[in-house]
Amino acid sequence: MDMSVKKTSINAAWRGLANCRGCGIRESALFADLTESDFNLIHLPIDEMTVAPGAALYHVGDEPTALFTVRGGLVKLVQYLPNGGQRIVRLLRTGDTAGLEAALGEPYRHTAIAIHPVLTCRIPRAVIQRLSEETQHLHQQLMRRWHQAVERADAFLVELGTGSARARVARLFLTLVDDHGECDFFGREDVGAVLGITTETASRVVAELKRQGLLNEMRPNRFHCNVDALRDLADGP
Amino acid sequence: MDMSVKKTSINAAWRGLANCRGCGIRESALFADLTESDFNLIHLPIDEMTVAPGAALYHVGDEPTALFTVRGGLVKLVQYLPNGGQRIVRLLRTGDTAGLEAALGEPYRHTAIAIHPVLTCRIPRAVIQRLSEETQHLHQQLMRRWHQAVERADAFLVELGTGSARARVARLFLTLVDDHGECDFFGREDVGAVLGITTETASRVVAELKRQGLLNEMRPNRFHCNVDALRDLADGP
DNA sequence: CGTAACTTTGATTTGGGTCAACCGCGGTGG
DNA sequence: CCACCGCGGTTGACCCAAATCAAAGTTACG
Repeated sequence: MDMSVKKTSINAAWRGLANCRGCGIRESALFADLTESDFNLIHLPIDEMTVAPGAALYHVGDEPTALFTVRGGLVKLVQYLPNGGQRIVRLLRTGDTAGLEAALGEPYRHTAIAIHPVLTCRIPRAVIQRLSEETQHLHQQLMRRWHQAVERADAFLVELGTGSARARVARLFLTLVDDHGECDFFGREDVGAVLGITTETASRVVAELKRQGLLNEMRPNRFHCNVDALRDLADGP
Repeated sequence: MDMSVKKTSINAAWRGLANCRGCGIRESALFADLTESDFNLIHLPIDEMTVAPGAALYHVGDEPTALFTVRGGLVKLVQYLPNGGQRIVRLLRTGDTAGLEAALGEPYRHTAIAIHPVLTCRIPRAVIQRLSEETQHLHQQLMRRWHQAVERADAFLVELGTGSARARVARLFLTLVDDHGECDFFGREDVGAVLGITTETASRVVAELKRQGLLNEMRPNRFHCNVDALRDLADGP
């Protein structure tokens, strides 16, 4: 297990104030079904920002001042083990929410780090609390988010923490593919931390799947996947 | 992996209508800080019931008509794998809530089965929805419950899904001990399903810990634990 | 008292961990 | 421009913890 803890400093580029009304991912985002009048209640700035791979949205222990909706890219939530190792407990993608606990004023339970370049909206805690008191809509949405978080956590445990290394890797790919059977992948060390296996095993398995033609690496870490074959692997052995 | 799916029929004894105002676990229960006037909004029955070991509070796929607060005993939430096996994704104890998703009208995501004799309050979905619209208190509580569920899920992944079998078993005992260093334990098959190891390995490890004197079996599945020694095991190898 | 369910133990196999070397590539500085 | 790193990925050799297969205690109970 990797003992080194890379403390990456925050390195986000400010993209300007968000225009939630016109947000491209409105349906899947936190503010999905807010009404026009609801928006008028917001007068704290919601910042839109990009986060480079390796940079953090927030760290465990930071003041929980905001939560983040992921508008694009891939974010890992990591927890550090007493022995210094680390484990990735969830992956967040477009439409997901990071740092929900901030809405309750609870301390961040993870460190959130971008794996792919991330576009995110930073929503101050105060905005959430204000809105969640004023509107049923937002309340519902918040609960749904929480529900989603639990489901994801369980899925992580069951899908990615059970079975052989091959099966786990297969399932990981299946959670990442788009409808064209393609997906962006990431470093073997992170793969290991997600699946609870070593970097070497992760590498070996991915390499072998490539050799067997189940995966086709178009360009570095961009794969075309044989979805059906992966599904067999995922359930079978 | 165990392929057999034991469909246990519901076998709960009705204990009568609950008196929430005088509930012994008010502080830790869902209705913690409801006011007197809040209680007047409830006119659907909250049933208090006991559930025998092996019996289910609810099954995946049941109509999500109620959620359950655990007032005593131990409940396992299990998910079934595509290959027929099963994995326990969480353990619930006094003060915890099972079937939260019912509050959102979402289908149950697990089957909830009593491991030890359980005393529980069954709260109809309608009560939750009614109250959650009317009172801030309950809303807050619900969110906290959800937050708690996520934390538990993550802890399960990190603490019980990482490290050697010995370390996992040690951590499991540590999550179960009371302040006197004692705890009620349960069947090796369930231990395996919690920790992601086989029944045999679970048995071997527990047996060895007994031999080494870290565990002292007072009566069947009632243990006195050497907490410090277990903590060493939990972090170390 | 017999049978079923559960635990423990043994023998054997194996998947994946560990340790170490090597490859390929993008940077960097002489 | 090219030699030198350094980092991420891959591969090999070896070893061990846990899975698997099998059987013998234990306990509970009709």
